[in-house]
Amino acid sequence: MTKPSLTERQNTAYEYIRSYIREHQKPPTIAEIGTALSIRSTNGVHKLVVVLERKGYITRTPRVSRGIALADTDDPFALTEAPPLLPVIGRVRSDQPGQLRLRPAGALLVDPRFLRPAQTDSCVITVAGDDGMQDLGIRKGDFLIVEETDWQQLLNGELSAALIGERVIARWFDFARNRFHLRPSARGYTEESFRFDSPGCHIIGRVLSVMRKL
Amino acid sequence: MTKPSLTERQNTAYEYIRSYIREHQKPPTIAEIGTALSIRSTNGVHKLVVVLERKGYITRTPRVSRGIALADTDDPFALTEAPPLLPVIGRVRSDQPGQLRLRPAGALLVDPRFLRPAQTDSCVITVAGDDGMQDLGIRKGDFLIVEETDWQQLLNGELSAALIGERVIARWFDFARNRFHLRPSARGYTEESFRFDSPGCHIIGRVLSVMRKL
DNA sequence: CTGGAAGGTGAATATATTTTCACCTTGTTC
DNA sequence: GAACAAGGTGAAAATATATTCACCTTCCAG
Repeated sequence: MTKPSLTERQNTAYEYIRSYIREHQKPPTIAEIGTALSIRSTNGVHKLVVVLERKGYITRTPRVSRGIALADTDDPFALTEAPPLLPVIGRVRSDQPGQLRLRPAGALLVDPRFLRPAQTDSCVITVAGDDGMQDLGIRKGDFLIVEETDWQQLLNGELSAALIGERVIARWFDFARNRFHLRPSARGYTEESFRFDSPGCHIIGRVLSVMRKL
Repeated sequence: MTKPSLTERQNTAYEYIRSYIREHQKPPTIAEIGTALSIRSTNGVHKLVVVLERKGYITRTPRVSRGIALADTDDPFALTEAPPLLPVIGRVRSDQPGQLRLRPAGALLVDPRFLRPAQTDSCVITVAGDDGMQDLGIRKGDFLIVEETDWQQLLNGELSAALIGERVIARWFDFARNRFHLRPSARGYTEESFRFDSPGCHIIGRVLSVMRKL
């Protein structure tokens, strides 16, 4: 499964091809690669791409112009689709959950794989409001990628994001006897519970990923 | 702002171009469009695409093969710059730091703000190999966005990513008396130190961000 | 030291691809 | 009916692009 490693030169060519495709929405010609890498003879480039193909980094269609394609099947290379740009939830009160997406504090680009298996449209980003899940590696200020769902669709034991007052917290979710039980993992935090229809608590959804800028 | 409407034939051509790009990751040639629409003369196709360009649905680069691109400016996600796509470092040994970028295990799309203040070109992604920085919220398996730098440019006390053997770890960096001191934050891990030129330890750079798929 | 791999140069050759020219057909408009 | 746009046919011309050949250089392992 692991591909043979590339030489420095081969890697330069490979990265150029990648960036070219991203920028131009189509693969480069042999000559264009040559210009970029200062190779005067198309044959020099030809040899490089032949190796890249043999090593499994690209595929080629014989004799067709711009016949290079990236081999990375699961490359985030969905250039046919716009990359996911998720709204970062701003200040919202738990008794007005409808406001969630209406006043975004911004938006962040996210690799689609951090969303899976959810769909782009159902995801939002929130900011963790406390250290209650510190043991899980989630800290106050972290960005949480959350799949918006009804609380009915959450399974007991899943990691949820909840809006309590004006604060978003990550907690283990448990539902029993008409109440949410939000269980922290860190010492110094205690479990909180709310009636399922309490205006003080709105379950936003399921936490899929965490991102942090240091 | 609204584009002139298309005739039925023009629309067929336009939709074919769109679907071709989606499927092949590159634009079709004139002849390919002709085959798809049962037009025997490339000139017939040529006239269609000229009109599509004049009406603003596509753009073309004269005389270049597959020189058609979709004009889609009304894409709400249109980005002026291609978003950073960073290589994920694969298995590399610390005594061969030159191999770092040569065997990418893949690539991830990252919001440019998670890179700042570094430049895209100087950043790579590594996978944390242990829990030695658990207290900082970094756990084994986390993706670390690392600005590649010489160890000379790291300040004492900065968070660094180091390649020890074949494992990448995050540690507080300290340099004193010709040795790196790599200080963990978690109980159960001990400080390690290496001579600055030890083949057993290569400093990759400065950790800027952390991402985790749960 | 020798042979092979990686990477090149330059030039020739073979296709692929776009562009252009002359002319045709069908429907619409005035 | 004349004038015109949209859409075609076929062939030729002009480029763009990929492939191949002969030969060169550097580096490295046996």
